[in-house]
Amino acid sequence: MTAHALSVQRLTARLGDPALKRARGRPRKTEDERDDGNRRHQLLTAAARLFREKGFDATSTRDIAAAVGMHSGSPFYHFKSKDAMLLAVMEEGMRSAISRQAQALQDAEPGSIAAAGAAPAASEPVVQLRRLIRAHFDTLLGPGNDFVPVMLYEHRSLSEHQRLVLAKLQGDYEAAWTPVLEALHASGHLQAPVKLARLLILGALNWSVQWFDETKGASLDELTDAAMALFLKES
Amino acid sequence: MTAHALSVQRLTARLGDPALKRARGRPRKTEDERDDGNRRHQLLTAAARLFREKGFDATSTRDIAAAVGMHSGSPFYHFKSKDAMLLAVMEEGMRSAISRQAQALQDAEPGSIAAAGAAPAASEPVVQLRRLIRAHFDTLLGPGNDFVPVMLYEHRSLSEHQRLVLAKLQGDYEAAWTPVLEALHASGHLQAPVKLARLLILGALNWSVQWFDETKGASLDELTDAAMALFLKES
DNA sequence: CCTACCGATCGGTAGG
DNA sequence: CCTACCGATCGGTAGG
Repeated sequence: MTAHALSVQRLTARLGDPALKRARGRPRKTEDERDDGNRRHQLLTAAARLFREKGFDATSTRDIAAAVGMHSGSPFYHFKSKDAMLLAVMEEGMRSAISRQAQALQDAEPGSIAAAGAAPAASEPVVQLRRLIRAHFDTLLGPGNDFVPVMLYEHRSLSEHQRLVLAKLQGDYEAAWTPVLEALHASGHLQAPVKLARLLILGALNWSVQWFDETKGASLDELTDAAMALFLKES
Repeated sequence: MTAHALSVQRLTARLGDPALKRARGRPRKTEDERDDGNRRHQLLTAAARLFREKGFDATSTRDIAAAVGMHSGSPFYHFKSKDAMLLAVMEEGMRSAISRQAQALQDAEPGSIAAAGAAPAASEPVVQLRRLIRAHFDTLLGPGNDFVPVMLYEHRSLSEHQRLVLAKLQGDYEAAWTPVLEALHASGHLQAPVKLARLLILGALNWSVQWFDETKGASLDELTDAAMALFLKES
């Protein structure tokens, strides 16, 4: 079953389905199938999914190659080593996480609600925390978002040097939480020491990767509500 | 360096240090070195440490054998397979976690503090939660407690059948939290829905395995205080 | 619990 | 990006 599916997939990827080709009459190289950067990115996407599902060590480079219709040696045309693929997956994950986070905080900035006079000024950090949490859940649990979970759970497989590369990105990501948590601590919404609170909160969110099932149970909005209710005091 | 250290260790484990033997005049087989159950348990302890440090897939059965001074095939005299070792590590971890948890809750039960009239009756679940959290940190972060962290982070390497075996133990462990959280929810100390609160709280604690460093930073008591302050409302 | 060994798999490479 | 291949390592076993 697997062997047959793979060979069909491989042939399709290499030659294209002849019937479809003739029907559409498209030349072989104009589609993004043959685009170099695109093939590389297909490898990364497949690697992220497999690393997440089976773990880095349990995933062979042959698995990854087969998932995109390549032969066993071909991934090494795009990546120097298996380690380099892992690092690339994690870097892409962190870049998208940071981007999503910045977008979420930017949307929260305009003080239109406060200007309407409905809520106290101190509530703005509350809104910001909600956006941070919601964006984090999106990054971890959103459809096809395998990159950051790989980073969280395959950290051990990195070399010392690779860890340093990622440390800066992780530092940037976590730095965004600190001023929000400090404001909430000052206003009494948050009681625990800010540094430990950040570690515990991120842990609570990160662990959701282990138990969240999109098909049943809570939505990401419900998760966000629960986290806010759990972490924040009322005044 | 490793090769030399290993060969010395192996010889010592197999024959005993001759000088020491003569000095103490003890016969070779009376010490627990030759006890069958003890050798098995030494393997388990070494496996737990290595699985935690390097991961299950990255640890070879040869690594484990060498760590206790055995040769490559010998672990299979004690365990049917590498998988069986992993399951045994996890089962031992869960048994000790459940035992420590029960002890902690038992110590909290006598109502002597409430009987002294100093605190409201509703505070007893607060004490129980503190004991649950503190016991959990002990289980995860206490010296030599590698068994449960392995369970948390190598769950993926288990077969379906092995997961079922562990599911009962995990269920027992988590069940102890529910009545405590329900009482806290009823008294207003906990705002989030109990089921999600339990998942988020356990996640926050479990994640500490990733960042806690016993040599620097907070103590387990400080961690417990921070968690209590983070999760609980004041009334 | 050791000795000696096997089949399978893996990351990676040369050469095209 | 494929073909053909290599050295290394691994889990596990037979036979003592």
